[in-house]
Amino acid sequence: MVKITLTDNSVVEYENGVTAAQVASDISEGLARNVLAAKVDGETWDSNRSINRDCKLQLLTWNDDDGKATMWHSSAHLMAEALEALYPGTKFGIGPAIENGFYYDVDFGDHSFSSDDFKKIEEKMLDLAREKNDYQRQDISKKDAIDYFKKKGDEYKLELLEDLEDGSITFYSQGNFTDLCRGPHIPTTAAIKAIKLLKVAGAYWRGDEKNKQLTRIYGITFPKQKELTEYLEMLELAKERDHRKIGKELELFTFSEKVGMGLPLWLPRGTLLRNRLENFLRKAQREGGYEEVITPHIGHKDLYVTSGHYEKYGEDSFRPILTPNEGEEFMLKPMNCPHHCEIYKSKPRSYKDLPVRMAEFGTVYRYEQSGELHGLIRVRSFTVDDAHIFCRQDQVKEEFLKVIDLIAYVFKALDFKEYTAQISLRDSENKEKYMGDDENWDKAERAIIEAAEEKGLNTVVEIGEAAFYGPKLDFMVKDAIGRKWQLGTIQVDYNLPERFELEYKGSDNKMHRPVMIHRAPFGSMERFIAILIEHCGGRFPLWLTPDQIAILPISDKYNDYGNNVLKLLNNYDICGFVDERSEKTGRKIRDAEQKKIPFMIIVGGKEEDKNTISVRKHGEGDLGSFTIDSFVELINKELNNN
RNA sequence: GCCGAUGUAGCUCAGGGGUAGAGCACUUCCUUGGUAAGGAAGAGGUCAGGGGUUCAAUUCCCCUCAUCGGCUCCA
Repeated sequence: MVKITLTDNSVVEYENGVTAAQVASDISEGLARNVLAAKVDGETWDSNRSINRDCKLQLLTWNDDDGKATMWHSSAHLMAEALEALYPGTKFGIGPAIENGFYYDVDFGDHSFSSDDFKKIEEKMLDLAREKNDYQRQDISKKDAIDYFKKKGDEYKLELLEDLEDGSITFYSQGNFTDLCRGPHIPTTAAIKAIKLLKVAGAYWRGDEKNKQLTRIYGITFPKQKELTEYLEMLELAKERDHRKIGKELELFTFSEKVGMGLPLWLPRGTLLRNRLENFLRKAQREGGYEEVITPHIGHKDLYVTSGHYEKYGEDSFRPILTPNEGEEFMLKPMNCPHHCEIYKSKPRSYKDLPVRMAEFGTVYRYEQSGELHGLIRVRSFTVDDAHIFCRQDQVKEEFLKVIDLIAYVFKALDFKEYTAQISLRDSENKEKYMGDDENWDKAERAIIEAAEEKGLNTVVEIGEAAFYGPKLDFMVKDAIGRKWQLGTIQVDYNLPERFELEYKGSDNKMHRPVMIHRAPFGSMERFIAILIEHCGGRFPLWLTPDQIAILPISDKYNDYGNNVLKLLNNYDICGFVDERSEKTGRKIRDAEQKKIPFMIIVGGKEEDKNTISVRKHGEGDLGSFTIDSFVELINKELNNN
């Protein structure tokens, strides 16, 4: 007999060899139908695998992330079966489940594959799914496994087998397809009811550029057609929010082939938005004791040799610029920190001066390969809301607390409600990989963990994810449609102070090395604004919107009055424009609505006579008549809601 | 950089071996209006660039460039 503890902590007894499926059918028929897999003591299992020990059992359905992952993994196998049927001789790499669906890396040999082939494969997959074939697990010896794939001529699977231990190798089969696979899988292909292949891409075997490039086919499946339709609608929604589309529509930024790819040109409205964001942070930083500095866009190559960036990231920087006469080499700056280190060194520092918090909206240039550029998210020139805090080791925690506060403040102001903090520590097994002495690392890591705890952050700790120069804390935000983005970052650095020989005089009258903390709440202005655009779908918070109001005179006769109103509102820092076109009011309203302008102010004879304005709110409609003062009050109320 | 797709008017897109089309935007004129498109006329293109096949290429082929989706990388 085995004792099985269910998720509600009830314990049920079964014969040895019972399966999760049987347990489910004893609970309810409906549950039994929906079980895709099970978790046995935290490990995902096939629902039809025999249980021979006391354990905790969790039944997984489509409502569980692990249930979805299991189905998608099984879907990858189903796709492989379809591919093998349609393109005999296809060789298979790996085919895992991913966050939204699955992919399979395959080698079609000479066949060149494109998305035109999707339909055929989807249909084949549906046919195969309707066969209701079971996924069957089979233990196999390493030798037999090797023989199988030798016979099949699949060198990728053979390579994977090399790393596996005899005795722990399993095959999974469904229909006519057998694959090397750890599992688990859903019980039968019948659960897969809706199938969509999404994209095709090249992917290097084992992610290594030196290896052969395989064809990666992405897809997603659902137990109901309706869910697929909803998913596709969600993708459309995301497309509507694409910052490149909205950036064009709202005239925020543009790119020009002539200027160069990946080099954004900020249009007046985008510049307004960006300046508002920068000024918002400037103000918060001033209050937080930061001092702003400005450094040049190029720096001597030796600066980056000293910092180590040249050696480590030289390939990812633009080539040095030579001066014609002196033959000096300058680099477009890929980082602000070396410049800031030199500012630190510009005068002797005492322990009483620390921390020194040096901020700069510093534009940097990095050589990103052409294929990686993406709107404002991946560019070759971008501005970091950079700051470097030079402090004593005993101040690290305090500074972390302050930076966490600053970042939380920024996120709140921009309506990013959900975020988590990832703490990246070093791998204590491989200490030689890291710069800085043991004691300081321990202190810094403890300081970060404690700071995050004290601030009640929702944290994940990642061992071995620290940079070689220090531990870090990264903030991941969730946007309005559930996508996750890495934004702010705080990083401790023991490397640069050493390389630049930064010092301060301690209370003991001896020289000491400061600790450096890099931090950027936004990361880069470009990337952040892109994410912000997608987060709010172009409907920015009122305080950020380039045009907060559009003044719409009923006819040309009232343009003057409209302009007077604009001037009055400008006095209250309310910005916008007068739509002086000879268009009807309906038209002007429509255009202003489409530009997502928060408030429309309609002025005509009635308003001019009574010295009032008519206000219409974006997305809501007519708010009625206001005096300038009462409208300013309304705006202020809106602003304070944040 | 690599794999795949795409490139036609300022924008969104249709078309197709016989030198190009729509809607919106733009210009001019008419209209002077009250809460999501007033009307008319006009102007706009070396069909991304270069080469090839052809009597003829924007259309077919090759190369280059850019864009999009991925891979890889991310101080």
